[in-house]
Amino acid sequence: MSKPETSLMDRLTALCKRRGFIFQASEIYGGLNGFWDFGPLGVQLKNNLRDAWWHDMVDCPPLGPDGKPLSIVGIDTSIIQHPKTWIASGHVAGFADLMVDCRESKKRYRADHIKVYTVGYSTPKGVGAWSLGVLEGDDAELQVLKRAKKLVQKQGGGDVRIDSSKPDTLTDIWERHEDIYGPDAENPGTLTEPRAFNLMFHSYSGVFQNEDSKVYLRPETAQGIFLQYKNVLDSTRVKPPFGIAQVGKSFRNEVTPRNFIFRSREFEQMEMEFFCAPEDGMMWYEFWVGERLRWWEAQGVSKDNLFRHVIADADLSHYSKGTSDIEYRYPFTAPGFGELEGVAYRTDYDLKQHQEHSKTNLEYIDQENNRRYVPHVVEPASGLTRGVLVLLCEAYQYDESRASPEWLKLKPSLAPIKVGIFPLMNKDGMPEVAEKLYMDLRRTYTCQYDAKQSIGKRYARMDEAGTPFCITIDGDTLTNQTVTIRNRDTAQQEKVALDKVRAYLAERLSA
RNA sequence: GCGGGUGUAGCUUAGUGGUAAAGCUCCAGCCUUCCAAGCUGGCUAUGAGGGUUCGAUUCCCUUCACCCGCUCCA
Repeated sequence: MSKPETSLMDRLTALCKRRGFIFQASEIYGGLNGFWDFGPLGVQLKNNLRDAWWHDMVDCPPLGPDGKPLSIVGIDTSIIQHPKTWIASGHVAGFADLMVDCRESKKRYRADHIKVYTVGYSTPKGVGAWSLGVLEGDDAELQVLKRAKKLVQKQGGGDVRIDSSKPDTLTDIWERHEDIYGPDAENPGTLTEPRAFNLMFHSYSGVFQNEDSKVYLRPETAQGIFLQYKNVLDSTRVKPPFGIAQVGKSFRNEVTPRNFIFRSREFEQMEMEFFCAPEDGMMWYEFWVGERLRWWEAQGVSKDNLFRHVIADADLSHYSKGTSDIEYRYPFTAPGFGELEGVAYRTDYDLKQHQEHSKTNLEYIDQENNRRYVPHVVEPASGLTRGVLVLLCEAYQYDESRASPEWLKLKPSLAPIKVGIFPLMNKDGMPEVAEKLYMDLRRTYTCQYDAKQSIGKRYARMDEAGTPFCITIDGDTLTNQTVTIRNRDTAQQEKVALDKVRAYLAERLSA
């Protein structure tokens, strides 16, 4: 396997465009940062991955530790929910803060965390005052003096003293920004204007656009599940432990969309919230981490490229008692890993927040044990968009010895096209037989009929699409009723009787 | 958001202050008995906007997108 000059991601991106997996959104207008469209093959692949997840999560969930199937139901909630949802979840408050960037140190600060001290100095060259910005903290004054002394040294020595009895907050005295030193800057005036960095998209519901009608596009699908948890409980006869699963679009105003579809501003999530008794939280957390790792392997992702990243206690969100990221070795993170799915033990934080903000009791009444509690939640939240990227990265093969050096080794059940059907030649009755076979197989499998150009080109096209099997109707079909089935992975061909084709495919294409 | 880089056809590349070139892909037809074969023909490009100029793909400015590093990733 020789390696071409261009990077793997560049080649994969080019293949995705060439074959219709993924296009840049609004390409004819120059593109739009952070948005991508799925083409005909891409949407098939994405739907196949989504359906596999739904099947293994909702229709046929894994067995629990007791050997009995888990109880998980589906839901599909609105992208736009009551604005209070995001106040309760913490998404509004956490991102309302104004931020400033420092052009010199390249650091970003919360504007209200920068305290500005006025420091008078007297040196042989003269007297004056500096406005020194420093991050608020116990030793802020100490830091200010230290930096002032440094500045004085540069001017040949002298005295400094803090003039301000109380420091100003940067946001209050922003008009003086040209004189202000950033916390890590050696020159004044390097801070950018304070800006809000809310990661949520917003819009207005109704014709009047004002603060009262402001709504948000969900930054995660999870909250919709929490909001309907009680309705599901009351209408479905489920009881803890049970799960609610959802697949859908989410939106985040990412600061830096990057790496193809890895970090985009509109993306799709597959999330499941698993509700359980408080004392069982950690057990289910471990259960789901193992289960989800196993699942990704079952989709054809090699074990070596998957990694469980246990979030250190110090880095955990305030509401989480344990979080593990399931990471994948993407070409752009290699030899390191990047997130694919997060499994978080969120405790009862979300339900309690919504209980408080909505003033609705969200307790579960456990009549068997005569107690009531707000369930704890374990959340396996995975990126469907990222999943597609992982499948593509994992499937991409480069082999100079093949007629089509680039090909996709997708798991057959996930491949966008399952079977290519070709008449070897466009005459002698072959197209008629091929079309008949196509009309039969397409009822069961996603098939593509192709009679154009040489047989080699047709195989090559199917290789790039990741189609696992190609069936060719040849001269023998007309005399012996056999077809040639060509295997994508081995490029080997075998003769199969026409009436055995369905059985052949069924055996190899079942999940 | 900061810094650096890159933008010519679907892809890979050429070229020029004066009609934008080629190979592969793709499409049509012919041919063709299994891996991008051959023949003929065809479609398609200077990211966008502005400026300088008689004339800009080329020079200048702005903007957009993509790539790399930083930052961010609740």
